[in-house]
Amino acid sequence: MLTLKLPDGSVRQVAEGTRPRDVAASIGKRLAQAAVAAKVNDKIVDLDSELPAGNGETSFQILTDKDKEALAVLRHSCAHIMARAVLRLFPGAQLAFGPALENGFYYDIDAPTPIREDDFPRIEEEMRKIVAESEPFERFERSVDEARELVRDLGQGYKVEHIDDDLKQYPSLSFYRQGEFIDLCRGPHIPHAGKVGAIKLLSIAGAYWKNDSSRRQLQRLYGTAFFSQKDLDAYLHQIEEAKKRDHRLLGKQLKLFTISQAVGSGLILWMPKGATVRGILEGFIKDELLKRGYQPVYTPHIGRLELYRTSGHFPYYRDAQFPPMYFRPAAGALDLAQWRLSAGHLAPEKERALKDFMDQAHFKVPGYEQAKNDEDRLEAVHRQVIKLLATMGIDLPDYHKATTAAERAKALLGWLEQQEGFLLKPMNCPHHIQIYKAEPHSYRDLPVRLAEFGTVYRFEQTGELSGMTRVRGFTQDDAHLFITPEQTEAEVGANIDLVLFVLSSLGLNDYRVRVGLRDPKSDKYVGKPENWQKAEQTLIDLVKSRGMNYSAEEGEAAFYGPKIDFVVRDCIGREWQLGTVQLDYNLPERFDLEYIGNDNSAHRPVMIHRAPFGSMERFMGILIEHFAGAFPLWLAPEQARVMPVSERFRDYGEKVENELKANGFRVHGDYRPEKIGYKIREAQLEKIPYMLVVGDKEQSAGTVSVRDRVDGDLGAMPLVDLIQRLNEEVKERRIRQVSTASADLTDRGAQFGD
RNA sequence: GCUGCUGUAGCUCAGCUGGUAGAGCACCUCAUUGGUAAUGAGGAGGUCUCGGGUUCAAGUCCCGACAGCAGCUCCA
Repeated sequence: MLTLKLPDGSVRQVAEGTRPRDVAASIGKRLAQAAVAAKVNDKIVDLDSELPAGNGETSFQILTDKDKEALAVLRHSCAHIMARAVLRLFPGAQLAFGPALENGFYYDIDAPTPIREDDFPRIEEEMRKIVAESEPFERFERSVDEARELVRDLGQGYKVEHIDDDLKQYPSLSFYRQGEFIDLCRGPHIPHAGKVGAIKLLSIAGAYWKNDSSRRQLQRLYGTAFFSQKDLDAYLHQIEEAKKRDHRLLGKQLKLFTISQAVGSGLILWMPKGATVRGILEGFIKDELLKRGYQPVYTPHIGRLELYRTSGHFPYYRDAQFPPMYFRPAAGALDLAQWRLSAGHLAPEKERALKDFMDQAHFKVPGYEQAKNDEDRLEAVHRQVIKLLATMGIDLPDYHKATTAAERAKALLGWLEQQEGFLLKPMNCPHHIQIYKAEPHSYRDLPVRLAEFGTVYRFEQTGELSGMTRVRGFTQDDAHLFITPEQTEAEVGANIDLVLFVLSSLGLNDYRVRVGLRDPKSDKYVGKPENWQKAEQTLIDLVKSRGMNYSAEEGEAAFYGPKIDFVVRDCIGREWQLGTVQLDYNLPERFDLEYIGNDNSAHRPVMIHRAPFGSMERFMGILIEHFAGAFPLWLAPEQARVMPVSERFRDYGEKVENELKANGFRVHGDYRPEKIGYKIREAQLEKIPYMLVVGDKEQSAGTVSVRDRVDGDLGAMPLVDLIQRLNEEVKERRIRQVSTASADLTDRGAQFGD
């Protein structure tokens, strides 16, 4: 016998091997009808699965359409239904993975003729037919060999590959059959297709097989499903509402920022209103930093290449940077050729691009076309560079003395490395490090905390650019801390607290904390494993000791050290890293940083990189969506607008305006010959916190009629009262309105995978 | 970078199966001097993203570039 503990606390005895379906039936007919799946010891299972033998109590719950977990099961089943429909309409389509998402599902499909959005209506129609037939989902199991044979017979090559790659070690694999459709799948599933109330295909996009960009790209069909049409409609409505908060839309409407193609993609132009908000945010954090022992610094936007070779950024992130600036054209050409060709895997189109470039630069390379491989091509380039240098009166004796291709390359690259060249800075740290190095340090000086709003440039891939959240030029509220190893815990802790303070000051409470750890299987990380071990443990201990919810994620560390990231979602559910605190044992090593300890000998400091906002651009983008453009009073670019009911009261209006300005508020007057309703409508749409209506009554009483953006007409009050009210609201940085709903189409938190 | 979709006035969009462009809002002018989300009338504004091609004729069809959007990959 098995003892089941039900959600209401009651206990029930059933025989081993009983199915949840039977338990539901024994509880009540309506429950049995409503049942979608069951949760047994916190594991979600099919209604038809046999309850496991167990000692002690087994927690047991029937899931119905009221439960969120049941919706995930439904959506996973819908992924199957969609695949089945696609197979009917696109015979020969190959299936990859089809999980449920937080708000829907997808299936990765490789169809012989590509699926287009125009096909959605007939796919949906086919899905509705399948739903109407209400066929059951039936589970069965096979050994690995039988399973491989089965998926091969089904013509599903990706599934064969998946079994061979990842599933071989399991004793048996499960399948689900629904009518003619059979799919390798872990489950669980809804009992039959009739449970589906509403489905909708949403979009189609490319996705790589096993998330590997070197592998085949498949088509990912996104959809969503609900138990009822009403829920689907509500969800679609919510998406529409969320999209109205998009910072790209509001940024344009409220004249906060713009992007001009004349300047370039991914380069933000802050318009006066956006710049005002940014300036206030910068002032806010500057004050906070001074309180916390930071020292301001300023550093240039470019630095010598050598600096970034030393830091490792130039070689490591080569293809994500704006091209280096060399004084000698030959150096630029050699550099480009070297980089492209020595990467070793030059795709034909990239090689063509390289050739085009050299052609445009009138950089003809004899022998290049005839060369058989990259080494020969590189050598041909080197020969040409030597000739070019000779014409400029530059001679490289080492090159001519060299007897092998490798020696010649070395001589030339040696020359290249000596060439004066500059890089738009992709990071502020090397500059701050030079400030640290400008004077000797005693352990008594540490921590040294150098802060700068440092603008950096990174050449992000075109497909990544997005409004203010992913850009090619951005300003970090950056600082670098140089500390003794013993200070690590205290300083990282203080920075976590600073980030938390900043986020809470803005009412940004909907974030998650990610502790980025190295991926032990990867070789991209530098530094000693024992340093990593220690650093990772320190970070985890710190977030734990603060009782923060966090997820430790392997492979999310920076190449030089582990980090803590604060991640928020935008209005369509995409995640963005804002604040970050990163530990670094690498750069102090590379730049040979020192401090003198109390033993009078030199020691290596540890560095902390941190940016509570992340970047001003991304933070602003997220903030626009967070407030739906309605900034709280302390941040609002225009805090109040004076509007006389007619031109006759312009003088009094100006008096009010000037009085408020004298008290430090950002105020404008709307003295156009428009009706008051029109002025209010406009100010309301511009999300101005306070509208100050003045007319005859106000003028004679020395008051203003206050209309609040949130609460509407507050009636008349003396000007001094208004000033006091505004002062308080600003001083407390009061937040009265935020928007949190996000329409999430993209969550990666798959709960069930095939 | 990859896959797909999109690109018409400052903004939001219309423009049927090819026959040299249209609306609303915004803007400008004039009248109106008003009481809490749109006063009325008039006017100006476009190399239909750019470059090729097909055609007697291209905003419309084809090819390419660029840019934007969604997703994937990347993200110091």
